[in-house]
Order: sequence, then structure tokens, then C-alpha cells
Amino acid sequence: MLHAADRRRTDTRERILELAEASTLAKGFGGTSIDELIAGVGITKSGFFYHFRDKTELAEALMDRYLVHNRKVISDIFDRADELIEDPLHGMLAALKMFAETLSNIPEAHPGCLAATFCYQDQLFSARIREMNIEGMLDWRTSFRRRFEAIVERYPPKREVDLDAMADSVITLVEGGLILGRVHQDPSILPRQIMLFRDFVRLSFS
Amino acid sequence: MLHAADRRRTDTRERILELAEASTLAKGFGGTSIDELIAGVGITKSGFFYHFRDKTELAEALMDRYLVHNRKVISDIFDRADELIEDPLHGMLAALKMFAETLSNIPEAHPGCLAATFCYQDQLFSARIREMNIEGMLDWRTSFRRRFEAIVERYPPKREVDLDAMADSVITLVEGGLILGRVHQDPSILPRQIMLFRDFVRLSFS
DNA sequence: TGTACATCAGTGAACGCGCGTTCACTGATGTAC
DNA sequence: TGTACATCAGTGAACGCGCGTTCACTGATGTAC
Repeated sequence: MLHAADRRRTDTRERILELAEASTLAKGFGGTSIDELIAGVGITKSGFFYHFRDKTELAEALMDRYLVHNRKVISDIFDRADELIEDPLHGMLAALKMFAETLSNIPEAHPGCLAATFCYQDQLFSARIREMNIEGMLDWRTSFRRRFEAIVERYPPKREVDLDAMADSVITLVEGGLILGRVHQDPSILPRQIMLFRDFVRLSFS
Repeated sequence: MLHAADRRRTDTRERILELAEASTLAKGFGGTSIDELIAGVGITKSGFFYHFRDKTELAEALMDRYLVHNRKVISDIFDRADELIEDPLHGMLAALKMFAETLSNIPEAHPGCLAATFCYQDQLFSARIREMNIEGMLDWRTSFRRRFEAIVERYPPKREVDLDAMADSVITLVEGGLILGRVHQDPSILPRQIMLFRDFVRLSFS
């Protein structure tokens, strides 16, 4: 159980991270100033530096949070499907459909992907951040790759399929779809790409 | 024919843009300083402001250049295929294959997409930039959409297909693939995604 | 053809603001004995 | 249970650097008559 002080600490820190993430998605990490964050949270600048040694540590904490969230998204995709469906192909199809639905149900346009912003400013960051980014992307690849292998075993495809590419497809579409969705201000773009990929999976293995 | 002065002018301006684009892809536009550009080009700061009223004008010029380049990429995709192949489906398949090959032949990893960086820092820019970004994305959608319509007419698919989503797929995969390629430092990721999409197109219409 | 003026492509110095960072300090809460 | 000390979660003031921007000026080239 948390004591009062711990709770307070966690709160402020968490609120800084929350604001920093939103601002980073809107203006990039470089464009996000500490002044702006402390104004939002209601502390002084020194208060910020109590929670984070420097701005780099904020970036790393942001990436950490993102990695945890990332893994939860992936397991959410498959957990429900695994519960209901044993067959790997139909499990994948169900999982993709549920994923697309989840993406549709986010009321506002999804704000974007932190990994993408960081990747497009990577020269500003430590090698640490880049490694974390790779790690996050590999989580997607390995999770999907394993499941596609199970599918191939039970449903041998007529033509050879590039399993690594297929495993990377969902996260590729997510990154691309978030960009398109943002530019066009149309949150339906990403889920529709996922549903299209689902059609592709169905066609490939039947 | 250009006079000496014009040529010089164009040269310096072009070199600023060239450097600015590379730096923007590496660090974001906000992280790209005028000091850095003039050091690279070898002029003084006032020289920069002779060519661009302010930094916003540089961003717009960058986006302008990108839009022109963008259109060339799209027409390159289809021009050769149109020359050789009349059938819309086989033309599309050929175009996608050539596109994937072109992407493979870029020796270094493709540096990324300017539109993506701008999109992830869009709060820093004028509405003008955002409009230009939309325009660029629509170029892709309309070009592909028209061709998929021709395909559907000649090869009616068994199942209904989301033509808008299909038309958006290539640019979605390009944006996503560039991010994955950058993070993993693997330039083969994007062309393989394109080839996978090509398989999908073939399966969908036969 | 020579001269006067205009434009091009910059130079050099200065400015102010915002940014990340540091440092000495503090009041409230928690812990050891 | 009371006291001494430690830790937590900050405050307040200052600093220096880099950034975008401005302004008066300039030498080389181009153009009109």
C-alpha cells in the first residue's frame, strides 16, 4: 500500500509524463518545453528537476511507459481471441477484427505513436532511446511471427509467404495509418487498413 | 537560359533546402537550426534571411519541393507499367513490383518521409503546411483509387473490397515501412511490405 | 561605347527571449530509538 | 510516547547559451540611355 508521500510523488510524476506525451505527439519532444509542462502541472521548474535529472531522463521515462503500454496492446489483441478460439488462423482473424474495433472506438482521432515521433527525431536522443524503440518494434514482430508460423503449419499456403514481412505488417500499418489518420483527420483510416490486412490473411491461407 | 547571378542564387537556395531536408529528417524541423544550415552552406545568417523571410518560409519551401518530388514518385510508379501493359490489374502488379525494386535499389536506408516528420510536429507550423501535407497524401489516394476502379471493372472481385482503403494502402505502408526501416536500420522492410501488398492485390482480383 | 543607376547576393554586429540546468534552501511527513 | 534525524517533494533566484530575427551596409553584376 502506498503512503501519502508516495502517492503524491507518483501523481505529480505521472501528470508530468501524461502532459509530456501529449505535447510530444503534438510538437515533437524537442518542441516540448519544461516550462510548458510545469505550467500545466502547477509546480516550479525545480520541482520538475526533482522528478527527472534532466530532459533526457524524461524522454526515457516516456519511452518506458510506452513500452509497457505497447506490450499491453499486443496482449490485448490476442488474449480474448485465444480464450474463445483454438484454431490459429481463425484466432488471428478474430484478433485482427477486435483490434480494428478497438481502434475505431477511440472517440477522438488517435493522437499518434510516440515511437514514431522519437524515431523522426532520433539524432536528438541517446542510444538508449533508440534501443528501446527497437525493442518495442520487435515485440510486435515476434508475437505475430509466432502466430503466423502456427497458421502456416495448419494451413500450408499455395504460394510462399514472407512471414517476417507479414509479421511486421500490422505495426507497419499502425504507424502508417496513424500518420494518414492525423493528416486527413480521419480516425477510420487505420482500422480500415487493419481490416484490409485481415482480408489478406484470410485469402492467403484458404 | 540562366544568368550567372540566377544560377548562383538557385544554387545556394537549393543547397540550403537540401541540407535542411536531411537535418529535418534526422532531428525534426524544430531541431534544425539556421546556424547549422549556414555553416554547412558557407554563408552568414543574413545570407539565409536573404533567401527566406523567416523559418516558416523555409518549412513551406521544403514542403513545396516535397510535393513536386511526391508527384514524380507516383508517376514513376505507373508510367513504365502503362507503357508496357494495357491490362489494369497486370499493370498495377508490374508497377508495384517496379516500385518495390526502386525502393530496394536505394543504397542507403531511405532517410524517411518529410511529410511524416512535419505531421508529428504539426502544432509548430502554419495551417499552410498542414494543407500541403493533405494535398500530398490525396495525390496518392486519387492516383491509386482510379486504377483500382479500372481493375474492379474488369475483374469483379468475389467479395466486396474497400477501394478507398486499398488506395491508401501503399502510402500507408510507405510511411509505416520507412519508420520500421529506420528503427531496425533495415532498408529491405519497406520493399517487402510493398511486395506483400502486391500479393494481396493479385489474390483479391483473381 | 561609356556612364548612371538598379538589383542581386550577400556581410557584420547586435538584440532579446526562451530554454535547460544549477544550487542553496524549506516545510511537511516518515522512521529509529 | 517523545525527541532527533532523514527523506520527500518541492521553492526561488540566477545563469549562460543558442536561437530566430533585424538593420544598416556593400561589392559584384545587369540594364537603360
